[in-house]
Amino acid sequence: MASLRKTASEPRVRLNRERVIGAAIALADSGGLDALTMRRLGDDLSVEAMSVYNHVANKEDLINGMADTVFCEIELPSHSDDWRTAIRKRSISFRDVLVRHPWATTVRDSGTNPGAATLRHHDRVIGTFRNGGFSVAAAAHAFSAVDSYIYGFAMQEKSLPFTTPEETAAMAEILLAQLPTSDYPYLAELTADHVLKPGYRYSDEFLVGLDLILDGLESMRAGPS
Amino acid sequence: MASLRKTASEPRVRLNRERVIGAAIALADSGGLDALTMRRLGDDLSVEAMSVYNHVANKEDLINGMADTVFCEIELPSHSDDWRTAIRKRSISFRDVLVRHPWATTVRDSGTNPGAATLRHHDRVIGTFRNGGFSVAAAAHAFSAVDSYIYGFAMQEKSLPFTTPEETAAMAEILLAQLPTSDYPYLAELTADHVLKPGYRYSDEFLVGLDLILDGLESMRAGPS
DNA sequence: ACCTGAACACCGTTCAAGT
DNA sequence: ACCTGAACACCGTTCAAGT
Repeated sequence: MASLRKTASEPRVRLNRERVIGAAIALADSGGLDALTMRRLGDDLSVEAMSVYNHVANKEDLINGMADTVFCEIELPSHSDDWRTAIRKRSISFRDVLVRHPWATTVRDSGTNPGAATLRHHDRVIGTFRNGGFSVAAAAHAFSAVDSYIYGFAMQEKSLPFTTPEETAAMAEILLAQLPTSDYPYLAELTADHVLKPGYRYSDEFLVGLDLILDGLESMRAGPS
Repeated sequence: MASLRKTASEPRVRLNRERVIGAAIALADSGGLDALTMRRLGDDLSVEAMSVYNHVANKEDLINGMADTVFCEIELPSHSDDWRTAIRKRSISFRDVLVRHPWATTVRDSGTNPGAATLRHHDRVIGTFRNGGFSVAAAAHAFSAVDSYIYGFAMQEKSLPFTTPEETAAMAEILLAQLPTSDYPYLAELTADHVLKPGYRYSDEFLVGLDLILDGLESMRAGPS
Protein backbone atom coordinates (compact mmCIF):
# COMPACT_ATOMS: atom_id res chain seq x y z
CA MET A 1 0.00 0.00 0.00
CA ALA A 2 2.77 2.41 0.89
CA SER A 3 4.37 1.64 -2.44
CA LEU A 4 1.38 2.89 -4.40
CA ARG A 5 1.76 6.47 -5.49
CA LYS A 6 -1.33 8.56 -4.88
CA THR A 7 -1.97 9.46 -8.50
CA ALA A 8 -0.45 8.23 -11.73
CA SER A 9 0.36 11.80 -12.66
CA GLU A 10 2.61 12.34 -9.64
CA PRO A 11 5.85 13.60 -11.15
CA ARG A 12 8.25 11.03 -9.62
CA VAL A 13 11.44 13.04 -9.09
CA ARG A 14 14.61 11.22 -10.02
CA LEU A 15 16.75 10.21 -7.09
CA ASN A 16 20.26 11.61 -6.78
CA ARG A 17 23.00 11.92 -4.19
CA GLU A 18 21.91 15.37 -3.11
CA ARG A 19 18.32 14.32 -2.46
CA VAL A 20 19.49 11.23 -0.58
CA ILE A 21 21.79 13.26 1.66
CA GLY A 22 19.13 15.91 2.24
CA ALA A 23 16.56 13.36 3.34
CA ALA A 24 19.13 11.67 5.55
CA ILE A 25 19.94 14.97 7.27
CA ALA A 26 16.25 15.65 7.86
CA LEU A 27 15.84 12.19 9.36
CA ALA A 28 18.85 12.55 11.66
CA ASP A 29 17.81 16.07 12.68
CA SER A 30 14.43 14.93 13.90
CA GLY A 31 15.25 11.54 15.38
CA GLY A 32 18.99 11.40 15.92
CA LEU A 33 21.49 9.19 14.17
CA ASP A 34 19.71 6.10 15.49
CA ALA A 35 16.63 7.01 13.49
CA LEU A 36 18.69 7.10 10.32
CA THR A 37 18.09 3.71 8.78
CA MET A 38 18.56 2.77 5.15
CA ARG A 39 15.07 1.31 5.09
CA ARG A 40 13.49 4.36 6.72
CA LEU A 41 15.47 6.63 4.42
CA GLY A 42 14.11 4.74 1.43
CA ASP A 43 10.59 5.19 2.79
CA ASP A 44 11.06 8.96 3.08
CA LEU A 45 12.27 9.02 -0.52
CA SER A 46 9.37 6.81 -1.69
CA VAL A 47 11.79 4.22 -2.89
CA GLU A 48 13.01 0.82 -1.78
CA ALA A 49 15.87 0.95 0.72
CA MET A 50 18.21 -0.73 -1.72
CA SER A 51 17.85 2.00 -4.31
CA VAL A 52 19.75 4.32 -2.02
CA TYR A 53 22.87 2.29 -2.71
CA ASN A 54 22.86 3.56 -6.28
CA HIS A 55 23.81 7.00 -5.00
CA VAL A 56 25.82 6.26 -1.91
CA ALA A 57 28.51 3.63 -1.41
CA ASN A 58 27.33 2.64 2.06
CA LYS A 59 26.13 4.15 5.30
CA GLU A 60 29.54 5.55 6.20
CA ASP A 61 29.77 7.33 2.86
CA LEU A 62 26.28 8.69 3.44
CA ILE A 63 27.18 10.08 6.85
CA ASN A 64 30.38 11.65 5.51
CA GLY A 65 28.32 13.35 2.84
CA MET A 66 25.89 14.59 5.45
CA ALA A 67 28.73 16.03 7.52
CA ASP A 68 30.24 17.85 4.56
CA THR A 69 26.85 19.26 3.57
CA VAL A 70 26.26 20.53 7.07
CA PHE A 71 29.70 22.12 7.12
CA CYS A 72 28.57 24.32 4.24
CA GLU A 73 26.01 25.90 6.54
CA ILE A 74 28.73 27.39 8.73
CA GLU A 75 29.36 31.04 7.94
CA LEU A 76 32.92 31.44 6.65
CA PRO A 77 35.04 33.99 8.50
CA SER A 78 34.72 37.29 6.69
CA HIS A 79 37.76 38.86 5.06
CA SER A 80 36.62 42.35 5.94
CA ASP A 81 36.39 41.79 9.70
CA ASP A 82 39.39 41.80 12.01
CA TRP A 83 40.46 38.31 13.08
CA ARG A 84 38.63 38.38 16.37
CA THR A 85 35.31 39.53 14.98
CA ALA A 86 35.58 37.11 12.08
CA ILE A 87 36.38 34.12 14.28
CA ARG A 88 33.76 35.08 16.81
CA LYS A 89 31.04 35.25 14.17
CA ARG A 90 31.97 31.98 12.55
CA SER A 91 32.22 30.30 15.98
CA ILE A 92 28.70 31.41 16.83
CA SER A 93 27.54 30.21 13.43
CA PHE A 94 29.33 26.91 13.98
CA ARG A 95 27.55 26.32 17.26
CA ASP A 96 24.21 27.28 15.70
CA VAL A 97 24.75 24.64 13.04
CA LEU A 98 25.59 22.03 15.67
CA VAL A 99 22.43 22.95 17.57
CA ARG A 100 20.39 22.49 14.40
CA HIS A 101 22.12 19.18 13.63
CA PRO A 102 23.02 17.67 17.00
CA TRP A 103 24.04 14.35 15.45
CA ALA A 104 26.90 16.21 13.72
CA THR A 105 28.74 16.72 17.03
CA THR A 106 29.70 13.06 17.12
CA VAL A 107 30.48 12.69 13.43
CA ARG A 108 33.97 13.49 12.27
CA ASP A 109 34.20 14.23 8.60
CA SER A 110 37.78 15.36 9.00
CA GLY A 111 38.81 11.80 9.80
CA THR A 112 40.30 10.18 6.75
CA ASN A 113 39.20 12.12 3.68
CA PRO A 114 37.44 15.37 4.52
CA GLY A 115 35.05 16.80 1.97
CA ALA A 116 35.68 19.93 -0.04
CA ALA A 117 33.49 22.13 2.16
CA THR A 118 35.40 21.04 5.25
CA LEU A 119 38.79 21.74 3.67
CA ARG A 120 37.74 25.16 2.40
CA HIS A 121 36.36 26.09 5.77
CA HIS A 122 39.49 25.05 7.63
CA ASP A 123 41.66 26.91 5.16
CA ARG A 124 39.72 30.10 5.68
CA VAL A 125 39.87 29.84 9.47
CA ILE A 126 43.62 29.30 9.48
CA GLY A 127 44.00 32.12 6.95
CA THR A 128 42.06 34.45 9.21
CA PHE A 129 44.47 33.83 12.06
CA ARG A 130 47.52 34.16 9.81
CA ASN A 131 46.32 37.46 8.35
CA GLY A 132 45.47 38.61 11.86
CA GLY A 133 49.13 38.37 12.80
CA PHE A 134 49.36 34.87 14.25
CA SER A 135 52.47 32.83 13.56
CA VAL A 136 51.94 29.44 11.95
CA ALA A 137 52.34 27.72 15.32
CA ALA A 138 50.03 30.21 17.04
CA ALA A 139 47.42 29.73 14.33
CA ALA A 140 47.56 25.98 14.95
CA HIS A 141 47.10 26.54 18.68
CA ALA A 142 44.22 28.92 18.09
CA PHE A 143 42.45 26.63 15.66
CA SER A 144 42.72 23.68 18.00
CA ALA A 145 41.57 25.58 21.08
CA VAL A 146 38.59 27.26 19.48
CA ASP A 147 37.25 24.23 17.66
CA SER A 148 37.76 21.92 20.61
CA TYR A 149 35.76 24.31 22.73
CA ILE A 150 32.94 24.60 20.19
CA TYR A 151 32.62 20.84 19.70
CA GLY A 152 32.78 20.14 23.40
CA PHE A 153 30.27 22.82 24.28
CA ALA A 154 27.84 21.57 21.66
CA MET A 155 28.17 18.05 23.01
CA GLN A 156 27.49 19.10 26.59
CA GLU A 157 24.57 21.20 25.44
CA LYS A 158 23.13 18.34 23.44
CA SER A 159 23.24 16.01 26.42
CA LEU A 160 21.22 18.33 28.63
CA PRO A 161 17.65 17.10 29.01
CA PHE A 162 16.29 20.66 28.95
CA THR A 163 16.54 23.81 26.85
CA THR A 164 14.11 26.55 27.83
CA PRO A 165 14.53 28.38 31.16
CA GLU A 166 11.25 26.87 32.34
CA GLU A 167 12.33 23.30 31.60
CA THR A 168 15.70 24.01 33.19
CA ALA A 169 14.12 25.34 36.36
CA ALA A 170 11.73 22.39 36.59
CA MET A 171 14.60 19.95 36.08
CA ALA A 172 16.77 21.74 38.62
CA GLU A 173 13.99 21.65 41.23
CA ILE A 174 13.66 17.90 40.80
CA LEU A 175 17.41 17.37 40.90
CA LEU A 176 17.76 19.48 44.01
CA ALA A 177 14.88 17.69 45.73
CA GLN A 178 16.30 14.21 45.19
CA LEU A 179 19.97 15.13 45.62
CA PRO A 180 21.58 14.27 48.98
CA THR A 181 22.66 17.89 49.35
CA SER A 182 24.98 17.18 52.25
CA ASP A 183 26.97 14.82 50.02
CA TYR A 184 27.19 17.32 47.19
CA PRO A 185 27.18 20.76 48.83
CA TYR A 186 28.77 22.66 45.93
CA LEU A 187 26.56 21.08 43.33
CA ALA A 188 23.58 21.98 45.47
CA GLU A 189 24.78 25.56 45.88
CA LEU A 190 25.35 25.95 42.16
CA THR A 191 21.92 24.59 41.38
CA ALA A 192 20.11 26.67 43.97
CA ASP A 193 21.97 29.96 43.58
CA HIS A 194 22.80 29.93 39.89
CA VAL A 195 20.76 27.50 37.78
CA LEU A 196 17.50 28.32 39.53
CA LYS A 197 17.94 32.07 39.05
CA PRO A 198 15.25 33.40 36.72
CA GLY A 199 16.28 33.47 33.09
CA TYR A 200 19.19 31.07 33.49
CA ARG A 201 20.06 29.32 30.23
CA TYR A 202 23.03 27.02 29.85
CA SER A 203 23.46 28.17 26.27
CA ASP A 204 24.45 31.63 27.59
CA GLU A 205 27.67 30.05 28.82
CA PHE A 206 28.82 29.64 25.26
CA LEU A 207 29.89 33.25 24.71
CA VAL A 208 31.49 33.50 28.13
CA GLY A 209 33.87 30.68 27.38
CA LEU A 210 34.39 31.74 23.78
CA ASP A 211 35.35 35.30 24.72
CA LEU A 212 37.65 33.98 27.41
CA ILE A 213 39.48 31.93 24.79
CA LEU A 214 39.57 34.81 22.30
CA ASP A 215 41.08 37.07 25.00
CA GLY A 216 43.76 34.48 25.58
CA LEU A 217 44.46 34.19 21.87
CA GLU A 218 44.85 37.97 21.62
CA SER A 219 47.57 37.84 24.30
CA MET A 220 49.24 34.93 22.52
CA ARG A 221 49.20 36.84 19.25
CA ALA A 222 50.68 39.98 20.77
CA GLY A 223 53.16 38.25 23.06
CA PRO A 224 56.04 35.89 22.28
CA SER A 225 55.45 32.78 20.19
CA MET B 1 31.83 -25.99 21.14
CA ALA B 2 32.34 -22.50 22.49
CA SER B 3 29.94 -23.27 25.28
CA LEU B 4 32.07 -26.12 26.61
CA ARG B 5 34.36 -25.03 29.38
CA LYS B 6 37.89 -26.33 28.99
CA THR B 7 37.95 -28.41 32.14
CA ALA B 8 35.24 -29.45 34.55
CA SER B 9 37.28 -28.00 37.40
CA GLU B 10 37.23 -24.49 35.93
CA PRO B 11 35.90 -22.37 38.77
CA ARG B 12 32.98 -20.68 36.92
CA VAL B 13 32.87 -17.24 38.51
CA ARG B 14 29.43 -15.95 39.24
CA LEU B 15 28.28 -13.16 36.99
CA ASN B 16 27.51 -9.76 38.51
CA ARG B 17 27.00 -6.19 37.36
CA GLU B 18 30.60 -5.23 38.01
CA ARG B 19 31.98 -8.06 35.86
CA VAL B 20 29.48 -7.30 33.10
CA ILE B 21 30.44 -3.61 33.03
CA GLY B 22 34.14 -4.43 33.17
CA ALA B 23 33.92 -6.76 30.19
CA ALA B 24 31.82 -4.23 28.29
CA ILE B 25 34.44 -1.52 28.86
CA ALA B 26 37.20 -3.83 27.65
CA LEU B 27 35.17 -4.61 24.54
CA ALA B 28 34.46 -0.95 23.77
CA ASP B 29 38.07 0.04 24.48
CA SER B 30 39.42 -2.35 21.90
CA GLY B 31 36.78 -2.15 19.20
CA GLY B 32 34.73 0.96 19.81
CA LEU B 33 31.11 1.19 20.81
CA ASP B 34 30.09 -0.63 17.62
CA ALA B 35 31.94 -3.72 18.77
CA LEU B 36 29.91 -3.76 21.98
CA THR B 37 27.16 -6.23 21.29
CA MET B 38 25.11 -8.08 23.83
CA ARG B 39 25.93 -11.35 22.09
CA ARG B 40 29.65 -10.63 21.91
CA LEU B 41 29.63 -9.48 25.52
CA GLY B 42 28.03 -12.75 26.53
CA ASP B 43 30.74 -14.63 24.64
CA ASP B 44 33.49 -12.75 26.48
CA LEU B 45 31.82 -13.64 29.75
CA SER B 46 31.37 -17.31 28.69
CA VAL B 47 27.65 -16.98 29.03
CA GLU B 48 24.66 -16.69 26.74
CA ALA B 49 23.91 -13.13 25.67
CA MET B 50 20.58 -13.18 27.43
CA SER B 51 22.14 -13.83 30.84
CA VAL B 52 23.56 -10.33 30.76
CA TYR B 53 20.03 -9.01 31.20
CA ASN B 54 19.98 -10.40 34.71
CA HIS B 55 22.50 -7.76 35.73
CA VAL B 56 21.70 -4.88 33.48
CA ALA B 57 18.31 -3.47 32.50
CA ASN B 58 19.21 -2.94 28.85
CA LYS B 59 22.01 -1.64 26.69
CA GLU B 60 21.46 1.96 27.71
CA ASP B 61 21.71 1.06 31.37
CA LEU B 62 24.89 -0.85 30.58
CA ILE B 63 26.48 2.11 28.83
CA ASN B 64 25.52 4.46 31.66
CA GLY B 65 27.19 2.07 34.07
CA MET B 66 30.29 2.01 31.89
CA ALA B 67 30.42 5.81 31.84
CA ASP B 68 30.11 6.08 35.59
CA THR B 69 32.81 3.47 36.12
CA VAL B 70 35.16 5.27 33.78
CA PHE B 71 34.49 8.55 35.61
CA CYS B 72 35.98 6.94 38.71
CA GLU B 73 39.31 6.72 36.93
CA ILE B 74 39.59 10.50 36.77
CA GLU B 75 41.83 11.90 39.48
CA LEU B 76 39.76 14.09 41.77
CA PRO B 77 41.11 17.64 42.25
CA SER B 78 43.31 17.64 45.32
CA HIS B 79 42.33 19.68 48.37
CA SER B 80 45.94 20.53 49.13
CA ASP B 81 46.72 22.11 45.76
CA ASP B 82 45.74 25.65 44.81
CA TRP B 83 42.77 25.77 42.46
CA ARG B 84 44.83 26.09 39.31
CA THR B 85 47.16 23.20 40.04
CA ALA B 86 44.27 21.04 41.18
CA ILE B 87 42.15 21.73 38.10
CA ARG B 88 45.13 21.35 35.79
CA LYS B 89 45.99 17.94 37.21
CA ARG B 90 42.45 16.66 37.06
CA SER B 91 42.04 18.02 33.51
CA ILE B 92 45.11 16.13 32.36
CA SER B 93 43.82 13.04 34.11
CA PHE B 94 40.42 13.52 32.49
CA ARG B 95 41.93 13.64 29.04
CA ASP B 96 44.08 10.58 29.79
CA VAL B 97 40.94 8.68 30.70
CA LEU B 98 39.23 9.74 27.49
CA VAL B 99 42.27 8.63 25.50
CA ARG B 100 42.13 5.23 27.20
CA HIS B 101 38.37 4.99 26.60
CA PRO B 102 37.67 6.90 23.38
CA TRP B 103 34.08 5.68 23.21
CA ALA B 104 33.42 7.67 26.41
CA THR B 105 33.75 10.99 24.58
CA THR B 106 30.41 10.46 22.87
CA VAL B 107 28.61 9.01 25.88
CA ARG B 108 26.93 11.40 28.26
CA ASP B 109 26.30 9.92 31.66
CA SER B 110 25.27 13.32 32.95
CA GLY B 111 22.17 13.25 30.79
CA THR B 112 19.19 12.23 32.87
CA ASN B 113 20.40 10.50 35.99
CA PRO B 114 24.15 10.74 36.48
CA GLY B 115 25.86 8.08 38.55
CA ALA B 116 27.32 8.64 42.00
CA ALA B 117 30.89 8.87 40.72
CA THR B 118 29.91 11.56 38.23
CA LEU B 119 28.08 13.61 40.87
CA ARG B 120 30.93 13.37 43.35
CA HIS B 121 33.43 14.39 40.73
CA HIS B 122 31.42 17.41 39.62
CA ASP B 123 30.92 18.49 43.21
CA ARG B 124 34.63 18.39 43.90
CA VAL B 125 35.47 20.38 40.76
CA ILE B 126 32.96 23.09 41.59
CA GLY B 127 34.16 23.09 45.19
CA THR B 128 37.74 23.60 44.02
CA PHE B 129 36.74 26.73 42.12
CA ARG B 130 34.65 28.04 45.01
CA ASN B 131 37.43 27.54 47.52
CA GLY B 132 39.84 29.12 45.07
CA GLY B 133 37.88 32.35 45.29
CA PHE B 134 35.46 32.01 42.36
CA SER B 135 31.94 33.33 42.78
CA VAL B 136 29.13 30.86 42.14
CA ALA B 137 28.59 32.30 38.67
CA ALA B 138 32.32 32.31 37.89
CA ALA B 139 32.59 28.70 39.05
CA ALA B 140 29.80 27.80 36.64
CA HIS B 141 31.59 29.58 33.81
CA ALA B 142 34.87 27.90 34.67
CA PHE B 143 33.35 24.45 34.90
CA SER B 144 31.63 24.82 31.56
CA ALA B 145 34.66 26.22 29.75
CA VAL B 146 37.16 23.66 31.02
CA ASP B 147 35.01 20.60 30.50
CA SER B 148 33.80 21.69 27.09
CA TYR B 149 37.40 22.11 26.05
CA ILE B 150 38.46 18.72 27.39
CA TYR B 151 35.58 16.87 25.73
CA GLY B 152 36.04 18.66 22.45
CA PHE B 153 39.78 18.13 22.41
CA ALA B 154 39.40 14.44 23.14
CA MET B 155 36.88 14.14 20.31
CA GLN B 156 39.12 15.84 17.79
CA GLU B 157 42.05 13.74 18.94
CA LYS B 158 40.06 10.54 18.62
CA SER B 159 39.06 11.35 15.06
CA LEU B 160 42.64 11.78 13.89
CA PRO B 161 43.80 8.76 11.92
CA PHE B 162 47.31 8.99 13.40
CA THR B 163 48.96 9.22 16.80
CA THR B 164 52.74 8.82 16.72
CA PRO B 165 54.91 11.54 15.12
CA GLU B 166 55.93 9.05 12.41
CA GLU B 167 52.33 8.23 11.47
CA THR B 168 51.46 11.92 11.57
CA ALA B 169 54.32 12.83 9.26
CA ALA B 170 53.45 10.03 6.83
CA MET B 171 49.81 11.11 6.82
CA ALA B 172 50.72 14.77 6.35
CA GLU B 173 52.97 13.92 3.38
CA ILE B 174 50.13 12.09 1.69
CA LEU B 175 47.66 14.86 2.45
CA LEU B 176 50.03 17.51 1.15
CA ALA B 177 50.75 15.54 -2.00
CA GLN B 178 47.11 15.09 -2.97
CA LEU B 179 45.91 18.49 -1.73
CA PRO B 180 45.33 21.17 -4.39
CA THR B 181 47.66 23.51 -2.49
CA SER B 182 46.66 26.55 -4.50
CA ASP B 183 43.05 26.09 -3.36
CA TYR B 184 44.03 25.68 0.27
CA PRO B 185 47.20 27.77 0.76
CA TYR B 186 46.92 28.18 4.53
CA LEU B 187 46.14 24.52 5.14
CA ALA B 188 49.16 23.67 3.00
CA GLU B 189 51.36 26.10 4.90
CA LEU B 190 50.24 24.75 8.25
CA THR B 191 50.87 21.18 7.15
CA ALA B 192 54.28 21.90 5.61
CA ASP B 193 55.67 24.31 8.20
CA HIS B 194 54.09 23.01 11.39
CA VAL B 195 52.72 19.48 11.20
CA LEU B 196 55.70 18.15 9.26
CA LYS B 197 58.21 19.60 11.73
CA PRO B 198 60.05 16.77 13.50
CA GLY B 199 58.44 15.71 16.75
CA TYR B 200 55.08 17.29 16.04
CA ARG B 201 52.28 15.65 17.99
CA TYR B 202 48.73 16.93 17.97
CA SER B 203 48.32 15.83 21.57
CA ASP B 204 50.83 18.51 22.60
CA GLU B 205 48.17 21.09 21.74
CA PHE B 206 46.16 19.98 24.74
CA LEU B 207 48.20 21.80 27.37
CA VAL B 208 48.52 24.93 25.25
CA GLY B 209 44.76 25.37 25.07
CA LEU B 210 44.23 24.27 28.67
CA ASP B 211 46.73 26.79 30.05
CA LEU B 212 45.23 29.50 27.89
CA ILE B 213 41.84 28.81 29.46
CA LEU B 214 43.29 28.62 32.99
CA ASP B 215 44.99 31.99 32.46
CA GLY B 216 41.65 33.45 31.42
CA LEU B 217 39.94 31.96 34.46
CA GLU B 218 42.56 33.47 36.74
CA SER B 219 41.75 36.93 35.34
CA MET B 220 38.03 36.25 35.73
CA ARG B 221 38.55 35.20 39.33
CA ALA B 222 40.60 38.26 40.19
CA GLY B 223 38.57 40.74 38.16
CA PRO B 224 34.90 41.71 38.41
CA SER B 225 32.24 39.00 38.30
C1' DA C 1 21.35 3.29 -15.74
C1' DC C 2 18.51 2.80 -12.13
C1' DC C 3 15.20 0.23 -9.26
C1' DT C 4 13.37 -4.08 -6.99
C1' DG C 5 12.65 -8.30 -4.12
C1' DA C 6 14.52 -11.99 -1.81
C1' DA C 7 18.11 -13.36 0.95
C1' DC C 8 22.12 -13.40 4.47
C1' DA C 9 24.27 -12.47 8.60
C1' DC C 10 23.69 -9.87 12.02
C1' DC C 11 21.28 -6.76 15.95
C1' DG C 12 18.41 -5.77 20.93
C1' DT C 13 15.05 -7.70 23.57
C1' DT C 14 11.04 -10.85 25.32
C1' DC C 15 9.53 -14.89 27.25
C1' DA C 16 8.62 -19.48 28.58
C1' DA C 17 11.31 -23.04 30.20
C1' DG C 18 14.88 -25.05 32.76
C1' DT C 19 18.23 -25.53 37.19
C1' DA D 1 17.80 -16.48 41.73
C1' DC D 2 20.06 -17.03 37.76
C1' DC D 3 20.76 -19.06 33.12
C1' DT D 4 19.12 -20.85 28.52
C1' DG D 5 17.06 -21.46 23.83
C1' DA D 6 13.85 -20.14 20.61
C1' DA D 7 11.59 -16.43 18.76
C1' DC D 8 10.35 -11.52 17.10
C1' DA D 9 11.10 -7.37 14.91
C1' DC D 10 14.48 -5.10 13.33
C1' DC D 11 19.36 -3.82 11.06
C1' DG D 12 23.22 -3.10 6.72
C1' DT D 13 24.38 -5.04 2.61
C1' DT D 14 24.69 -8.40 -1.61
C1' DC D 15 22.98 -10.03 -5.69
C1' DA D 16 20.29 -11.70 -9.41
C1' DA D 17 16.51 -10.05 -11.73
C1' DG D 18 13.71 -6.73 -13.77
C1' DT D 19 12.76 -2.02 -16.56
